[in-house]
Amino acid sequence: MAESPIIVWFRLDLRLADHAALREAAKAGAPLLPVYILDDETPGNLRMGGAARWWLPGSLAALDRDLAERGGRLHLRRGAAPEVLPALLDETGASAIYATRGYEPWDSKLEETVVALCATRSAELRLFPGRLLFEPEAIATGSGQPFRVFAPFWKACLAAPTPPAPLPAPKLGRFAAAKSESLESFRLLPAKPDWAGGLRAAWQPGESAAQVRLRDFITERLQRYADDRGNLDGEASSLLSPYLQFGEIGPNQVWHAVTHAAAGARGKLDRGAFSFLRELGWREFSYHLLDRFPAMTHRPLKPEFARFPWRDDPRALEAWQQGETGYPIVDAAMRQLWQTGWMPNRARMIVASFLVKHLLLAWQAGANWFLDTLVDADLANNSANWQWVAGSGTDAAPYFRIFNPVLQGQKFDPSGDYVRTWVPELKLLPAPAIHAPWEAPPQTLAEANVTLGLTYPAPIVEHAAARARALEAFKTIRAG
DNA sequence: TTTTGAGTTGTTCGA
DNA sequence: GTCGAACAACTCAAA
Repeated sequence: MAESPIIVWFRLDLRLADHAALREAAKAGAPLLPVYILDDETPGNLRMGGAARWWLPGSLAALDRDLAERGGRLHLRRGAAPEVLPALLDETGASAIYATRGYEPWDSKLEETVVALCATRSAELRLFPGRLLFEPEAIATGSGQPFRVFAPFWKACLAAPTPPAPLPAPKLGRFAAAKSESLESFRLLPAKPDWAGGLRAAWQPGESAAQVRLRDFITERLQRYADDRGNLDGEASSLLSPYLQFGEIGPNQVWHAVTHAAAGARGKLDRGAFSFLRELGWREFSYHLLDRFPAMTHRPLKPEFARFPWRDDPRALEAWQQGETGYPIVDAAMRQLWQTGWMPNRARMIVASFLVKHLLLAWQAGANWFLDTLVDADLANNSANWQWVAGSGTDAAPYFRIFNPVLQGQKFDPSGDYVRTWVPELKLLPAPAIHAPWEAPPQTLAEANVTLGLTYPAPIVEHAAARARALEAFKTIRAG
């Protein structure tokens, strides 16, 4: 009689190293059955966006290869997890499901359902941490409440027990086998039209690629991170966000690699490492908030924002999405997003501020676009950061902080090369003119083959007027 | 309970 | 050209 296998249910943890569920399953000694379920069907479960659906098959293929090297394979199934998992238990006689805990709003109910379904089959679901440095319930204020302000939250994290040292990939001995669907049958990749060329050129999904990125970042850019991270050329970024989102690298691995590399005298971190870990802290904070306030994905955390007079303007939204606003820095960023599925943090702030404050369009519209177009689309980060920009978060940007897209361009893309890369119709414009072509002398425009309104849009809104309009709008929701 | 200090990332205006 | 103040109070977290 065949021995009961253990199902290792891979979710947003597509790696072998530092994977507590996999390690514990391996330790248990039973044959392992690694499974990934493409779940577009569990009610309330947000469907993965387009760019993430491009990333996913590369990641699954990489995991499958890594398992194959150890004699196993990744089994693929499609459907609602609460239906697929019990079917798998019945099919294979598995005694347990081991998985990494999820933190999206639907996960706790999903996990409870699976626990109950397991119980009726004398099996168990065992959940392990792995996606966060600190479990949401481990960090609380003195009175046991969730933090709503980042600084004290992060202070509490740093005072908490250090995240556990990452575990190497476990030795995997025996595997069980079951039917698997093919990756192609998931139909995740765009076919007609194939818009993913830019993504293919920019990214290589998978655990080993994530490790290469991490090493490269630590040796080349970590030290300068505090000073360079605002630069729009992307040269300062770690580029780890999609790998973190899919769990191809775990935050504990990043934390320990960074602290190890950067520990100076008496273990004090240098500025670069400190400021980078703080960014991981923002990711933690977003999950902390989402765990307590699951409605923040669509509803403002500050209730008065429910009556904010957002405009309804589909054409303006489309201009923003397509990178046709007439503000070069905004358009460059939006086109980079469309082509590569990613943009640097500074660019995200600029375009988000523009959508919310210059166009007065609801942050949810921007958040939805980001979820669909970012390869690193992360529900917690996305919701928290859009609310931060809109001013509807608890610890949000003040309403009068309205980015001037021209000044932001001049400050963070002084050479204009970022704009030239992504808005090629402006590439002949010299640096002083490139962030505000409508102010350039006619001769300069003519020499650069730029005709506003023809080869490149005239600004969709005028900055000073838009700014005044935003301040007025924000006034209406203040104090009653 | 009350008080106190502090809070990611900016811009504009006027001296 | 540079620099400080205004923008607007409010809420959070801890003492």
